Amino acid sequence: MEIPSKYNPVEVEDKWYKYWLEKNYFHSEPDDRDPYTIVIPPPNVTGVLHMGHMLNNTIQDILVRRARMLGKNACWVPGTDHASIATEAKVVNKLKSEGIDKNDLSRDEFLKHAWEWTDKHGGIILEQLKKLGASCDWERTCFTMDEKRSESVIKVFVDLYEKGLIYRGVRMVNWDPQAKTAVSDEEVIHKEEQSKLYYVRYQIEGEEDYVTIATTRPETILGDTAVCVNPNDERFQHLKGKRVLVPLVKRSVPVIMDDYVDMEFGTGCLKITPAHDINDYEIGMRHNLETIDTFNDDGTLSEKAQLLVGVDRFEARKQIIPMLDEAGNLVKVENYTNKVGYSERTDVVIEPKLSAQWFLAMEKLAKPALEAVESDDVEFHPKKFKNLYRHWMGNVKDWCISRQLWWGHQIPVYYLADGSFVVAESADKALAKAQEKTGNQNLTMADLTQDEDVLDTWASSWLWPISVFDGINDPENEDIKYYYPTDDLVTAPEIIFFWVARMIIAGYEYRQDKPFKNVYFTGIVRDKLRRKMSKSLGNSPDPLDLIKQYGADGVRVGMLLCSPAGNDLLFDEALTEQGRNFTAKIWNSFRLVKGWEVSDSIEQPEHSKLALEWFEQKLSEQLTMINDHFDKFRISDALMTIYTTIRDEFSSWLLEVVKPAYQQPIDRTTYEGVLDALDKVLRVLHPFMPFISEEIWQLLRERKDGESIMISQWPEVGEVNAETLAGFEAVQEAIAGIRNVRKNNNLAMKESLELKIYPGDKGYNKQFDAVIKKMGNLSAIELVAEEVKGAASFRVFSSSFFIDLGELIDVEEELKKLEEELKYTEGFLNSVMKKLSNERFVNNAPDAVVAKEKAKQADAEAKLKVLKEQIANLK
RNA sequence: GGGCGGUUAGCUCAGUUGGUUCAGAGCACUUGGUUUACACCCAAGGGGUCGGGGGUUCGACUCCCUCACCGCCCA
Repeated sequence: MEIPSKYNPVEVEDKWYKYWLEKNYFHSEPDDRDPYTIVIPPPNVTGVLHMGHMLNNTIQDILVRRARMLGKNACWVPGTDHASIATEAKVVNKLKSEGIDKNDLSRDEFLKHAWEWTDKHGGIILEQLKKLGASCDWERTCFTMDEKRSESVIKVFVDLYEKGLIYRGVRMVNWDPQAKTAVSDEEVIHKEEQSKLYYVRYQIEGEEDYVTIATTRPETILGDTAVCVNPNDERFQHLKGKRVLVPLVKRSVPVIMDDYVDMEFGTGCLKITPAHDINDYEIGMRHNLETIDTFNDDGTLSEKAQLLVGVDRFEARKQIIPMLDEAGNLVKVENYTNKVGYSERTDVVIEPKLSAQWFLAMEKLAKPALEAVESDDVEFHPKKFKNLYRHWMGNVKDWCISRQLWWGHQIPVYYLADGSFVVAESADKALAKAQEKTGNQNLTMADLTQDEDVLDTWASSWLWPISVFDGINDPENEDIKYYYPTDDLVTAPEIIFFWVARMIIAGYEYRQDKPFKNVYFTGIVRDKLRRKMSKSLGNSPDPLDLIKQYGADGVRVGMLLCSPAGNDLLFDEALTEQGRNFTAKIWNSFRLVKGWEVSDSIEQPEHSKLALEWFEQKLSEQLTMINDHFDKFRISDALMTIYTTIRDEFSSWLLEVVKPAYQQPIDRTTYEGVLDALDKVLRVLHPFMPFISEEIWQLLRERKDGESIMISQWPEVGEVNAETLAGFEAVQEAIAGIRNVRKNNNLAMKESLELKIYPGDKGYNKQFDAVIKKMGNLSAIELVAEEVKGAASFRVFSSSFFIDLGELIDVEEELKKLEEELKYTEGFLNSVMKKLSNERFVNNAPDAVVAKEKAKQADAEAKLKVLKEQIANLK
């Protein structure tokens, strides 16, 4: 069999992904094994694969692949979400570029375009995930607007309405004047900005006197319906019961008193615009103020403003200043830093606006969801996110679920001519309800008008863990009963409220159970300079290019190497390079093994037998650590452990020990032993690097059609003998010692040496002598009864090792080395003795700790003795 | 303004219930190396008063207080 000297990831990865698909290994059906389920955080249909997806899906794939190898029935459900605002914006823009105005289209016509767009672009990201190696059950792919998911959303709306949890209300909402829709609090991003604070004076009605207010938004003056001061403010007592005139429009409004006003801020006097500021709105409610909505939906000034009608709000701000100045109302302008809310989707400034919207009452629903996380029934990794969650859930506000858009699930509310309405899952049912409600059997569909608005996208994705198994429509079906609750959710902390919290809420409301057992929060992918990766900055590499360049395995490793759990990760292409280098390392180890000629006629050398025995235990020890890392969701630590195991323990130690001499064959027993070891190592590696592990595993031994490492078993932890491991560590130190002696004396590896060992007080274990002999290229190992004079030396524990070099040894140099060791050991012993002579330590510390200190004392004393003898010998 | 998290080697981070001279890993760096798998490599090595101060303790990177700085969330 020809094994290429260079590993070619592109070819190999395509080949095996195709093979896995052909064999249908990703697909899951309920059976009598334990399920292991992950639902993908659905990427939205406007998206293309970015580094965040790479990280997120790499982690999911690792978890799923390992679970599969642990014998679980693993099911990873993929899908996408429809992203109401983002998609609608894209479609509107696309139409615009074709000269079509959305306003000229009917709802149905627009939706046709939107579906076309979705069909064309919606699946791109899932196709890209395949390049990464994602082992999703593609047969189960879902979309938040496909038939079953849509039905679920509508059904839930009706149900929540009937439970009295959904209500319609006129509230202050976050209005996006570009998308012309309300958005939720979570979709508003506050940015600090340099702006101006304008001081404007209002004339007191019937007097020549003025009162001065400060505002950052002078254009809203036109909607003012009061001026407010703090009732405790001495300065303004004379204003009580008076009225002032709003500048320019000369409207007479009352002066009111409210504790809300901060006496220290500005002039201590506040203008009140209930229609355009959330706080003003609340004050307005308390004082029964009139509300004057001076803005149109697109952010221009409305007729009600009287002035500047049709002018955009920012332009209006510019224009109103000279107007105020001219009218003698402008007092001064100061620079001011404040926070301004921007729409997450369109990046325009959010306008607080009164509007009629649908809300979901959250308080009652949130309770079980909060408790679930408090009690770790749903466990967050890392734990610190519990605090954040508690804080949000404890102060949860009602959720504005309506959006003034077309793309999405149209709200199943049907209005009658008199403004009353019915809520039903379909138009037919609505009609029946309406007939019943009105007692008028002659009502027809034409008498009903469905609400124009759609539901917030999160109102469909919060059902995701249930709806992908159709558990809303058909709560007793086999899939939902088998796969729910799912096991792990992997997502970004930025959507902890948008999505995670709401899924937990929906889980308890509709399944009386959590949606998942663990939530693993990944970091945010940033560049080396800690900037968030974004298209506009152009600082994000194209993941598919990276895969082409370094291989999917290399990229997966690169992602993980920089992703400590829960911290942001600073992505650097150099890490991907490290990942690729690692694939080369593994490939070369494999080539070495496969390149050996195997002989049945030679005996297994002692050193090979010992090394294989040691490695088996070493691997078990490492595997225990890896399993533990997995249990704690320390995925990058798990990777680092297998990384060093392969590079150091397997390649640098095991292979170097068993490696036959040049052009010599290897004995059959050792060869098979090495293949077994590599087989195990590959299986542990597989979740991290699925492709190269499969390629090598397939070449390692003859495999039948239908065999694959991805459906093989995760290795069992075998017995570990601490003495063997400690013994081998001593061997490694001894070999390092020999290498040092060679290096310091310019002795080539080819020259074989004689090693003499003086066991010292604690004795010497010769179990691994054969290994030392091979690795050190020694002609003999001899135990001696006393120190060897004039030889190069080093110590491992309390034994001394000597290599006689004739006259070559530099006594001064050797003495210096020994003195240093002596000094260190004395210092060490000192610190131990200090503790042991402290009565309070001996009395208070646990016995085990004291015993340990005593053992340290004995070891140090033995070593000191050896060192002193040796120094005496040299002198 | 309120809350949360962080500060450990040049960089990114571990450090599990206080207990080995315990200060660690990876990368980067330095030195040496054409040993017949691999320079996408091997071997060896340097580097940190664990943010400052105080306290508890026989013993503190670890617990408490305080200050400084950074980040995030909410208002």
